[in-house]
Amino acid sequence: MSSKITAPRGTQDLIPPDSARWQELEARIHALAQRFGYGEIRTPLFEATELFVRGVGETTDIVEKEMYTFTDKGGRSMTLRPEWTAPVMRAMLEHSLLAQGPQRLYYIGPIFRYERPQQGRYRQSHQFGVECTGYEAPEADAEVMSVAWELVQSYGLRDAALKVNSIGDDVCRPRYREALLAHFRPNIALLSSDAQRRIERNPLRLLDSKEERDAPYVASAPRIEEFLCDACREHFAALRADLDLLGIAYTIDPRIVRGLDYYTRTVFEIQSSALGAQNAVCGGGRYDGLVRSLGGPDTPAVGFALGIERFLTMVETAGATPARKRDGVQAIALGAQARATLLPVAAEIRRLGVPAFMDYEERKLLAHLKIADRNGARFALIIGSEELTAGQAVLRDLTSRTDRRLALEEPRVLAAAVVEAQAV
RNA sequence: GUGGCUGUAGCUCAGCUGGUUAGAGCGUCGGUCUGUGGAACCGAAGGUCGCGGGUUCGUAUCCCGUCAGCCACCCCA
Repeated sequence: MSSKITAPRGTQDLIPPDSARWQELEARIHALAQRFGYGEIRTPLFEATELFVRGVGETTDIVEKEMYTFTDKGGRSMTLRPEWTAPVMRAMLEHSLLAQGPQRLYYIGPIFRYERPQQGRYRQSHQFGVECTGYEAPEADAEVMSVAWELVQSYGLRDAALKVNSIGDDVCRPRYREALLAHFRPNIALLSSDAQRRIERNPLRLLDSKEERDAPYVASAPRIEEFLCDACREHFAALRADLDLLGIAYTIDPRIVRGLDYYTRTVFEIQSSALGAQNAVCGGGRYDGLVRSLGGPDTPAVGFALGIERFLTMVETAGATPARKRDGVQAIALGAQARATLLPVAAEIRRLGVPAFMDYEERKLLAHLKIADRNGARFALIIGSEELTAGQAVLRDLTSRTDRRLALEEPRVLAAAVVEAQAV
């Protein structure tokens, strides 16, 4: 056992039937994003480390201790992508997309963070996300939330809740920050050790504290809406109006602050109680300053990232997985001659776009039928010695248990007859 | 990085305070069964009891370490 090589910690293999659930979700995501006019972007799995240091923020946990960083043979520091937004913005700059007006892109793929695994958290996980650039208008914020919300709705996930907040911009956030410091500092000795650490680092995160002893101070803390500048206040009000127009149910939650440095104004999460402590399945917001910090032009942008693993956990908890329906034809040959007859027929059936399965062992009919069940086949095409002498094949509907006979003809003709019969 | 719980067959688990050849269900394979199946019955295969060390006459069982899984903190999707 000790010599057996296993998947690295915090990673997992995806095998049937789970892989089918992923494919189904991915198909929905592609269709959904494209319905909103988003085009897919794929970027390298690794990037220059500097991109994340500048894009995500030097003092974030992601950059400080969670990145898979290595030196390549050319002596360059490279990092496995820990999030998608910075690479997407880098690519947009590199291909001058931002100079061509507003852009809508979506992505789906793995990210890597060196963390201790637990419920809903892995070292390799997968995210679907969108980035909408070039619009300062709050309609863009609402649109992005709408994409995520539509996905949740399409699975009928009643447990999901959309929480939104505004954390201000360069003008008003520093003022709020000062107010928070003034509020917490006098009581610093009474706060939890975590809270004491956060005060200097990111006072906004204090609002998110789960510690019992911090609760009274959090409750009495000044609220961000009293500090928003006029522009931010108007933006937030307009966003709320837009969400109402779109019929999207949301709640305002002042504790949504988000951990990445680049967020401005709008932040939001979609939460679910099905997820344990990691209750956010989707997180996003506006990041008007990011492109500039990467050396690009001032560009407003808004987007989100949604965790595929967490989303699928929600789907599973809600029991929203539709039952697999029977499809395809099990080609059952009894004997070598029958097998030679059926092999090209199965091939032709597949060419006509219908799944065809075949088992190559010498088995009894009943054993073959069991295999057909396991494969989820809807029909069995049976040829044994009787059929060979009679010049017929039996096509059995596995659901209704009825037989019909088809003339044994050229593979192409027989396959066409099978496909026609099963199409009904 | 910190803390708690758990590692026995492909899966889910039993195995009480250490005592002869480690069990069950499901699954797999075969048989009853050359012909309307998903079942039933019978049988078989499948285990260095995560790994390493220690204690002991003797350890799946006790102790230490290590790795992994789960959960929580931190943080985030």
